[in-house]
Amino acid sequence: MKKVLLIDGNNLMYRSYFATAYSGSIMRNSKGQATNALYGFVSMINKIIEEEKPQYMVVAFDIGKNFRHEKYEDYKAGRNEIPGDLKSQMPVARMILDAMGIKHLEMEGYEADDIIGTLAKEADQDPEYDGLIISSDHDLMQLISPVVGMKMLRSHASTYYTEETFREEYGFDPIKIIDLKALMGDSSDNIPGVKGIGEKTAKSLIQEYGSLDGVYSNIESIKGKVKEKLEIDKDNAYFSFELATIYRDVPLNAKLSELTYDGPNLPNLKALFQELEFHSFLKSIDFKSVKQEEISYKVVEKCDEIDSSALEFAYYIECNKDNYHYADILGMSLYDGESLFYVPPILIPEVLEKFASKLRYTYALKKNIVLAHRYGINLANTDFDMMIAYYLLENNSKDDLALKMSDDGINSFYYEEVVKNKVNPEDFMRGLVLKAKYIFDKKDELLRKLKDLDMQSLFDSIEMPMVRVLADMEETGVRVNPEVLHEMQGDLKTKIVALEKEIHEKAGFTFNVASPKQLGDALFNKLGIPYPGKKGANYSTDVSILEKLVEEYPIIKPILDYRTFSKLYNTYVEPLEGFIREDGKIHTIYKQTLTRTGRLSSVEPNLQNIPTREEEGKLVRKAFVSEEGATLLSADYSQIELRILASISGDETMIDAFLNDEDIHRRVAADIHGIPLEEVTKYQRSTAKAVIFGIVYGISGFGLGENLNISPKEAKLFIEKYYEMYPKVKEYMDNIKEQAYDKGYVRTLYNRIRYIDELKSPVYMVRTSGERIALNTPIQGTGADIMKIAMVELHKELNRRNLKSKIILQVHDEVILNVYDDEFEEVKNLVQETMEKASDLKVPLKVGVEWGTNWYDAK
DNA sequence: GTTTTCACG
DNA sequence: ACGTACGTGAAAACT
Repeated sequence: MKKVLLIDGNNLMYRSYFATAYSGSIMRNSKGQATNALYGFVSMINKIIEEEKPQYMVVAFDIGKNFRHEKYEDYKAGRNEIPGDLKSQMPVARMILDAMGIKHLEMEGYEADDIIGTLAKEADQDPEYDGLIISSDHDLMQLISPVVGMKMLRSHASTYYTEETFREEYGFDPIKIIDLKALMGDSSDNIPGVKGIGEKTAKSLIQEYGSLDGVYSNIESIKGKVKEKLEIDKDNAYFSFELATIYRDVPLNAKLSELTYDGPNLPNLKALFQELEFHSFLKSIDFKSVKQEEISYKVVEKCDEIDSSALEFAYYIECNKDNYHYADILGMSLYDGESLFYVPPILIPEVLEKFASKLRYTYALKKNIVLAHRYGINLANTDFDMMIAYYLLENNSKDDLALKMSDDGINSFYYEEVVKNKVNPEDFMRGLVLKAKYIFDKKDELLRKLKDLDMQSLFDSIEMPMVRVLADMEETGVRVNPEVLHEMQGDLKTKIVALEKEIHEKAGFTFNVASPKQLGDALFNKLGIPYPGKKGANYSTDVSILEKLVEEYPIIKPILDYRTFSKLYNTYVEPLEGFIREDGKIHTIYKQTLTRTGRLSSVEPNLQNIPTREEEGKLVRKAFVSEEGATLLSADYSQIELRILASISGDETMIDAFLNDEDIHRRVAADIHGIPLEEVTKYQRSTAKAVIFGIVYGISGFGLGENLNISPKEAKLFIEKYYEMYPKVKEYMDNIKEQAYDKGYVRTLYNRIRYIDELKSPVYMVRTSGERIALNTPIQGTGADIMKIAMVELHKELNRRNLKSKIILQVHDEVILNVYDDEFEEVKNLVQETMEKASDLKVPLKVGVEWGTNWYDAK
């Protein structure tokens, strides 16, 4: 088989140009040459080569005008001019192809389609060829034959068509695409077709009558409007047929057999990429030009082939889904510092069992723990998770191991490639053993770095133990009563439908209320409501805008309600049910290496944003229930971030307030207004609360004003007053910013580091954002540290005392446990005590506990 | 794939 | 003169 790729060059360039062009400013190199289309073009070509591994390939381009269509003035007139920024990239595309060793063809007077058609015809005559056309143009499907297939580019995944799969989908032969286009037309190619006949009608006509001629010779048996339309536009149809027909006899000066793909000229390609400033491509060239290291490994067939005298192993386990609770294991690799082993899935349980005590180093331990538990195996001796180590060292990068390896010039495979089936078995095994080897070889360096940066204890005593706590929580899961959700579903649906009707009636016309664009148009154009915000490119329709109108315009209230209810329905009530597994429980995944501050995040589903602020939403929490004979116990830190701020700033006034267990919001209100505590009004207290929030986030007068709906000037006065009353807080703010600029990073109380590159930006806005990050991260991050310390200790103690009760949820400053009745008092006290003792700040930590048989009642 | 909106701490 | 609060995840619309 001789694999031939026939690529529609114009199509690829257009696609990649428009994929990024409407984002405003397009990508350029420092000389101002537009490069956006080229960047996409090169990535697509690279990807195609990697996937298809062709022996022959050619990229066809349009050039000049088209002889065949010249007589039709309309045809030319309707064609849009190529944007200048795209035009300037076309010649460079050809230069890149030359450097990549890829042939390209263009012929004065013919389109790329015609060139591809001519080459496809040549391929058809030799069954040894295996042709593949690559484009997103449906027209080219007419070239599909027993020898030539097509890869139809789509925005997400592309589709492959063979002659057979085409027939299955369309119900006629590929060549009849011409007849189809003759009827339905194609606006992008300026083919008129028959007016009023769309894809559906055209398809069924061709399916029934076989061809355009077939349709017209049976015109009498067609009824009604369709017949009329066909008769009116008969000339247009036959004219369109001609336009849609690809010319397949272009006098090319090259034969298919000459269009071999022999690989790139690296120096030339490098020079081009340097000029274009395609740094990521340059990097991948560098790796390719380094000869791939020969690596030998053993594919294990029997368990005893692995050296049992080895003392310790690095291991890596790959599975086929992000969500390891549902995934299948694809393979495992082992490295003991001497020999590399690939373990196929069938042998994994046995190998895990036999070597569990020696498996010390890995990547993504939590995933591995959950997978190994399927076979009842504990990975109790793994004390190094490279994913965690990297998270602490460079928490500004993604957590794919292959990405880390590529920084060291080692090519493995990306997880995404495995999921999308882009890795062949040999590459998979090779990549997998490389990963185990990398973990083993790199661990000492990472441990040393952690130590040098004073994060050894954070790693060993907080994050690594936390991996096991989280694994246990995820596996335990939360019981959910689907009845509660069902009931809400019916209720909400009725309300939503009624509200939608009401909105349409009040507007006097119908539109999609869920569409911000249509809603903005309806309110501020069609209904003429004056827009209360300052308008940018389009109208915002978020709550803060709508709330400003709700008094004056009766249509607003139902819109706000519609929003609330459909949000509830679409995000919680409906989807949550789908996450309940056979055991009647939901098992989320906590991401431990994602946030920049050290907090966790929760996915599939996110259990950290279940409604609580509004009563309607809070009802969802009734669906989260305790086990039989148990109660849900919720324990949350009271104002932990403020206490941290008081402690690390050392502000005596604030510290005093907490030592006296005062209502801090009331206290701040009294202080900034200079009045006694008893005289603080509700409004003053809530204002103070907003000020405090703002301080923690690094607010501006404007931001606070916006939030409180007061003038920025007034807001600024509040902030100044606050700083006056709490001078050490102000001092802390200034110091931490200075430190951040100086070192390029900030730290939490437990030494977690966050690098803040924003501070190096020349853009004012980015830099000030960096300053706010510098202010907030030590506070938010220390809160996260303390919660982790508490959870690790609590988990340890629950186990030590052989208690059945378990931690099941964490929501940043709150943990929820399922507590069995006979353990209730003990666990309640343990939780509260453990959390309050987790850190020794200059102020006490205060924990509130509440309980009930469901999450709603436990709050 | 990106943007808008909104749920949580 | 600039633009405007920290950290998340998910759904639907838009392009």
